[in-house]
Amino acid sequence: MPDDPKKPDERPAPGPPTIFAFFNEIGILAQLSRAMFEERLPDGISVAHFSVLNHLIRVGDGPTPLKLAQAFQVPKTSMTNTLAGLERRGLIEMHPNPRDGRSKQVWLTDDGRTFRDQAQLLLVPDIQALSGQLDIDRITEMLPDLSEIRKVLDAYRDQ
Amino acid sequence: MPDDPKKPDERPAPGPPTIFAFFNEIGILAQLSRAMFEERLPDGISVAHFSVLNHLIRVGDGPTPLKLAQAFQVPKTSMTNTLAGLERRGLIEMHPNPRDGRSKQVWLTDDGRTFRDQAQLLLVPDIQALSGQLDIDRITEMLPDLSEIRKVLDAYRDQ
DNA sequence: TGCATATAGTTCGACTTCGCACTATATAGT
DNA sequence: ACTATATAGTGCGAAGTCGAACTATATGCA
Repeated sequence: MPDDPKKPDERPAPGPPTIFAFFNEIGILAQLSRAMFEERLPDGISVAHFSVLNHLIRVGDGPTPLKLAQAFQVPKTSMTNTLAGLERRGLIEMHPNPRDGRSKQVWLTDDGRTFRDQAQLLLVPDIQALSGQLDIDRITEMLPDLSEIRKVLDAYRDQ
Repeated sequence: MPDDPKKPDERPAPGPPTIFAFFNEIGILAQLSRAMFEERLPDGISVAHFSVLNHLIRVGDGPTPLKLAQAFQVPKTSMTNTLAGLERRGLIEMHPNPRDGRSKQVWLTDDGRTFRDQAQLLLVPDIQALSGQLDIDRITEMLPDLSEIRKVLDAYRDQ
């Protein structure tokens, strides 16, 4: 608890209010970015859907639903719902896991691959427009800090 | 919606991917912090509810629902719903705006004030635990940048 | 082996979010 | 004043979120 060597004029209780303010800002940013992306994505495709498709391409096919839930830090029931939507649209397939009768494995379909590629194109204009207005260097700097905070929060919760 | 950002340095990939990664991290953080807070808040009180109570105390009573919706960057129908919940619990009151027959004004009740104070106490242990693990200085540094990004996003959308 | 316990996934239900369409009121242009 | 348009708020409905309880399978331990 080091004293702030700055202006002694006001004592805004450095810690807690800052943390509140921080998470408040985070919440609003998540809100705005989600709305922006979903406005561009095809009807009925949420950021959750799109993110899972991306993850499957980046990280590779075949994870279990639980693995996905952990990767995205959402409850497994939420992931069940997201995957059901993707499967209903034929963008993924789920097969029983040959190594564990309790679990399944998630695979992209060919439709899923092409769908994801096309969806990503729809986001390019927004991303480019934003690139011009945002300080990319600053964002690059913040990224490790943010993921550090994420890890702290993740470790902090019980389940 | 993130992938593990892995090791510190690994071909940072310039503009767009950074922006994607940034919003991914933001999304997860919002997710985790919301879950953490709502676990502690009294039953049936969401972060949205709590935030509105806080806002009314910080900024002062009497804003219109639309002002609140803009302050939190949510659609006005969402704010209608949040306010309805608070009013149902007797934590706020809504009166017609004498200056504009179309709108209303939102006021905290005494119950709302004491409720908010007590709810805040429930969060103190979490906040304190986090204070010990987070780099408050870093967070303080990031805050202005985050709100800058928020403004860019806000200006970017049409409506 | 047999049984207690843990784990993967789903179903169900309560709740939230938010776009669309609607009503009521205000304001601007003529 | 009159009409067109803009604005504040709400009702409704589709979709998403997620905790609790459930089923099916796996694993640890005696």
